Amino acid sequence: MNKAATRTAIVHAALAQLETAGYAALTAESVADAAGISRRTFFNYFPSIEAALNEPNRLLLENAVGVLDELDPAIDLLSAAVTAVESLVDPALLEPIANLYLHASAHPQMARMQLEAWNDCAEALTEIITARAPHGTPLAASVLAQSVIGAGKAAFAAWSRELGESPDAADPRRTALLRATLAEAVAQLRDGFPSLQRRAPHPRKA
Amino acid sequence: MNKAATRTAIVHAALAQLETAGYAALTAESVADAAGISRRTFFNYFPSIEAALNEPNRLLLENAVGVLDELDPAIDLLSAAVTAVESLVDPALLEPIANLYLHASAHPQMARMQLEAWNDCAEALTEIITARAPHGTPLAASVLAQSVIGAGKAAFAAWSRELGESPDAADPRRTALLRATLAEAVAQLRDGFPSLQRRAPHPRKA
DNA sequence: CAAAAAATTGCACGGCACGCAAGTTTGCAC
DNA sequence: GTGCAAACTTGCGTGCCGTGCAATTTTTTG
Repeated sequence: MNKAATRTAIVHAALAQLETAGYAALTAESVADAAGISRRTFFNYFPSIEAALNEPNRLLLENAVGVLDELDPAIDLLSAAVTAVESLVDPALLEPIANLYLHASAHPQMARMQLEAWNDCAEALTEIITARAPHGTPLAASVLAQSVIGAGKAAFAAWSRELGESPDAADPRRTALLRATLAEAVAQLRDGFPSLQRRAPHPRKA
Repeated sequence: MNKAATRTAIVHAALAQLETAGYAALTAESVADAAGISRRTFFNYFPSIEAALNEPNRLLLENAVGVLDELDPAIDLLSAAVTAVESLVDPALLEPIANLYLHASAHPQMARMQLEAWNDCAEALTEIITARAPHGTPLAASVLAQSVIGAGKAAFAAWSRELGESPDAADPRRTALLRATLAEAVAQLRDGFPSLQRRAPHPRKA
């Protein structure tokens, strides 16, 4: 009911304040004020500022896993993962996440929250894989899940590396590039590492 | 000089207190007292209790990456990774880490610190891979690094799942099993996922 | 409308993390 | 040894965190 609205109000207030006042200015009290609730109530919704900021991240990953879970179990998992990533079409969703990722490098607490989100996602993925392939060992399922999630993380890292010189936050191509990099990373995993150490059955044609 | 000794004294004090008094009893003051320093000095060495507890973890991962970096660049990376994992021979090093991992599930802060350690390790590994294969893209190097690290994480997860019913902390086979699982996970990655979704050379009929 | 259930709020408390400035130790040259 | 500088430690103060608790307000329901 109204709780969802309050929750998003908190998140928006936090993100807005991050843009205007910077990370250092974020306190539970100021965010709560901006969201129109008391400090104490803030802590009823989130255990920390970082958790509130991380909410978009959490939701997107949850959503991606959900999409993947719905796909036909017959297609192989890595192809399904590519599809799931490509379903993240809405730049409006990806944009705050991209932004936050760039902030995180300077703020360990934030970075750790994001790692936790990825990890939760990996656990969910492990369950899905286990359900799809009851013949495999739990270890194998977990390794595969971690690899897929790892590809996602690698994409963020490569993307922010590539951004480097152009910190133009307003450029809409920025999030487009991120989405492309994500898809490329998972595809890379699916196709092996021809340019690196892995033996590839067929080098893919550019 | 003496700083290293103080540092390890803090870590040992923290680990000891965790065993005797439990996680909830850990405060910066009590740990500092046990280590024979002031509370303020504790924070000169570590930014938090969790960081102190995580130190063995951090060191082992750092060490593993170092070992891998020393190996002959000619052998493929995943085989080298197996070797690096197998070099973690000393149960005395692995034991506190195993212990800590089991504690972490109940303590998000601790779990996040461990994730951060894995992540730092992945970044170091990315650099190594990039140095070894200058032909590959940075993205491919990062994906591969994350996969290797992911295998490590998967091993811990599978190990703790398998442990489940036998929480006998005194059993020395516990850490032996962990080491075996780690090696198995990386080997799994090296050899592909025949039992799961990955295409094998001879595809079985669906 | 009244009772019950759920949500919000203020208060208080112990602890965290760190800046700062005053001690204390250590190393080194003479 | 003496003196001195650099490095390390310590106490103090401060603002904020995260949560238990009980009181209050809001919402739901019969």
